[in-house]
Amino acid sequence: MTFYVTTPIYYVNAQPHLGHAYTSIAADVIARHHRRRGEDTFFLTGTDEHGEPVADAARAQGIEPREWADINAAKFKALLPAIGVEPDFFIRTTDAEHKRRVQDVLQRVHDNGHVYKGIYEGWYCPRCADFKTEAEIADGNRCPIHEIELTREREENWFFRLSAFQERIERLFADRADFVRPARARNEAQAFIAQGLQDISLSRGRLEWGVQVPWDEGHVFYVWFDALLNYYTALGYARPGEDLTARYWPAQLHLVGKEILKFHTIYWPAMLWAAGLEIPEHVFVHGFLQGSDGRKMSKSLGNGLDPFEVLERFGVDALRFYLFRDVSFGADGNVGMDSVAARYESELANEYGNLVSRTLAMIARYRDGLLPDASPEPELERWLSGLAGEVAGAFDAVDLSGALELIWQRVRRLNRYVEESKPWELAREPAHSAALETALATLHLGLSAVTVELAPYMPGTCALVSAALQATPIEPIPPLFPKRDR
RNA sequence: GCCGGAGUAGCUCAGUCGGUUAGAGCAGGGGAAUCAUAAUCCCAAGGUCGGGGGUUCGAGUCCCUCCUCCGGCACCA
Repeated sequence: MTFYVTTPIYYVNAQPHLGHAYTSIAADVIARHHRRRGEDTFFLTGTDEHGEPVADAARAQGIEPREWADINAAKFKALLPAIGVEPDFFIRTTDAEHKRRVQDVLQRVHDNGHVYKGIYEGWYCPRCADFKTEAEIADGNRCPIHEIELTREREENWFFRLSAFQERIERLFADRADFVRPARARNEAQAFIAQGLQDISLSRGRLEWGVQVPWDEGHVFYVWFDALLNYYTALGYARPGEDLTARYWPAQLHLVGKEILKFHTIYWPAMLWAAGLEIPEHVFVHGFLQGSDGRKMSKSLGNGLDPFEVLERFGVDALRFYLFRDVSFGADGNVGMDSVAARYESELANEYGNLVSRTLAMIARYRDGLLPDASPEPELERWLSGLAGEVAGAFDAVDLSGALELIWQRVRRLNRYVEESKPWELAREPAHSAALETALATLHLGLSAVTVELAPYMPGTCALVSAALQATPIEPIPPLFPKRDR
């Protein structure tokens, strides 16, 4: 069984920020979970480097676009180890291997008759550097985004016959209810489809920074077509001398933010069909992390959360945990340093960290670090053994927050169990030796079960705990989540 | 402007098909315990479900409307 998961590729003009880290960590958690389930897993991320904004930014710096892309792609790549993200490959759309494969695939789209040359004449917004359809034009012949007056322009373009896929896309959404998740994202896509799909521009005539159109060398492909294809092209050259396409395509899961829903749920399947390729199984649309005031993070509002500050104060595992614990994955949610600190202290230090401490300490103290050969408490054992299956179910629904909640129910239950069984009282009476051993065995089992499921979120911490639980003799370890200044 | 989503306790969130008294966690209040990073556990308290109107025997849930926030509308997660 194979599992192929992707993040969007990040546009190199931006500086890496929390949003990029969020999606990358989510994909990494998912990849680690599936790998642990024994699936043959491939995890792809990378950078999107073509298009006019990159060319413009490079020109402003007085350097070549490629140089500008190199500088910025390196920043995105450098972010990954800092946030514990280990992809199997990092694609750059400026890779020669990618460009060649984009040309191959789109040549097939062309040869299959899904492309035509048209003169595009329409209303053009110089600020968007693009044309507007009739439906998009605001009152007074203005750009709905920039609110400036549009000008009449003509451009010769290659077009993709998206309109021809109207019915097939409608059928896709009807037949596969979970193609796009969560449901509200699917509804949004369907509402867009119902308005009627229009052909879209496939090339740019006046731009050089892109992948050349093989049948018309004066054009480059519109950057989205080049970018989307990364999910497919990467498999062809991620491992030198080996083509992984047959092994991993189609992808099981594309993770995307809600602002690029249309490209992934409508344009992308149509393009793949046009090329005669299979479409991905699922697209999961996550929400946005907002400032602690519930508004979009912005420098001017000063309501942002700096991932590097979280890393510095609380560590990488705390960041990874926090993002899926405090914000329900798939919905928008508010984040802030105060809530990071609160989660860190109450859940990581006090609940999980302390459970580890007290469990290791009691086994060391009452049984000289040797795990008693006793059966765990039966009812609790049954509930604990159900965890793996429940968590797997949540992951199959891409419910990273739900899985974490299932795990946390066990963490809380185990702390409660310590209070109920009172090992320190049992230890005073030799007659209660069997009961003590049952309690210690139950705690060991429970903590092991929880730690295994938690490992995709907090790989470093959980490796330490697993090692401590398997050591002979078992002995206390330093605090995993030491208290910090608030 | 048009399309889509969201608004539930001080905070972060659940809430299935319209059905009994709207549920958790955190913070704040009270108590117990001592294995543990003073970490834990128990109890109580905390609500005009954004505002207004409507449908219904019955609305957090369905409909209308207004307010606020988020995203899209050809390239920032």
